[in-house]
Amino acid sequence: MDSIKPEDSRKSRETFKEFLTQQGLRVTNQRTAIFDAAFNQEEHFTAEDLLDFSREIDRSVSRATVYRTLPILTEGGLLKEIDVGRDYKFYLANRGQKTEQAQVICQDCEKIFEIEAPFMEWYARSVAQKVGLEPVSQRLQVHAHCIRLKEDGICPNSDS
Amino acid sequence: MDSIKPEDSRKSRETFKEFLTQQGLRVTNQRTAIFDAAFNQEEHFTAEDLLDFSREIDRSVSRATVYRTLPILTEGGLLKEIDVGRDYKFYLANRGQKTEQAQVICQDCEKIFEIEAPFMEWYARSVAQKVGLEPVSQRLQVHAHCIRLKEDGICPNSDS
DNA sequence: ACTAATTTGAGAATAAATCCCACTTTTCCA
DNA sequence: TGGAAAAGTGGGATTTATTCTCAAATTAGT
Repeated sequence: MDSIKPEDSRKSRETFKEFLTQQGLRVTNQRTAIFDAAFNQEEHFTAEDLLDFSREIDRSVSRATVYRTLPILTEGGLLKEIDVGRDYKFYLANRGQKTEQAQVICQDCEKIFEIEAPFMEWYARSVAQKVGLEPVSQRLQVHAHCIRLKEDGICPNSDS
Repeated sequence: MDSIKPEDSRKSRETFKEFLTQQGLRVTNQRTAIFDAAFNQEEHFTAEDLLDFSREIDRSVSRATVYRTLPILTEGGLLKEIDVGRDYKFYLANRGQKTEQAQVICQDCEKIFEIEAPFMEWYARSVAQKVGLEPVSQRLQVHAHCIRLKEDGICPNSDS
């Protein structure tokens, strides 16, 4: 439903170009295509997904470049990297949400929800302080079952 | 310092054998060696570590069997599996601690601390309920820096 | 002990991610 | 603007943790 409006995507593409030059990196067609592809997605995606999406924009994008660009984007805070313990990672466009978000993973439909988790930073700090450490980042993952699945035999989150 | 006492290890080995038969699995030398090796460790270890430790007990243990036994142990709740986003997993003998523990990972010395995290289950539930999900398990990871490193240039956790 | 079913070891296979290197593109300043 | 130096790229080989395969060995119940 909430598709990204052209103005928005144009603006964020500018932000990306500024970001690259600021980092002393060059603006290339491939990097722009990868960035655009990533920010076209509303949901989580894998590196392989991103390769496909990027190629729809620029046929020449290679797997190597996707894997080279991903750490640039995640370390720059433009993309969120999510590891739910599978043998590949998920990524999500960071559209400036709060940093205090937890991942709730539905074990019935495999969907990942990004849910606000108030005071998570404060809570993580209180835990880390017990061993004299200063948090840099924290992540809370909740593996869960759908309540309605038990009752109705249907997971309302799964692809209907 | 706190080495495991013979009585303890004997008792837990019995528990393990009961566990296996209860699951309809056979008690083999290899599985026993792997179990003992795991419960000799006070700290986190990798699958490869466990292969080495197991071979010190029973030379014949193979990598395949270690990898086959690990899911039996983790799914049975005897071992805790920890994924801190590297390309291999860590494991830890579950000696019946509280389930409410967070992993605090020191980014200076790479050490992983298992720290009590009160009310984590309650907190995870409150987050999951926002999307109508019922938590099965939750994990909180805090990536952190050592406070004393900044001040003294020394990470007191690192191998001195 | 005997037999059927389970388990094992060794090495091949898998798959995500990384590396290599000749070739292309970008940048920038003369 | 042009042209060289630096940075970036594609494609395929490589790496590495983990999984698979299958013949041989071991276990558990008779």
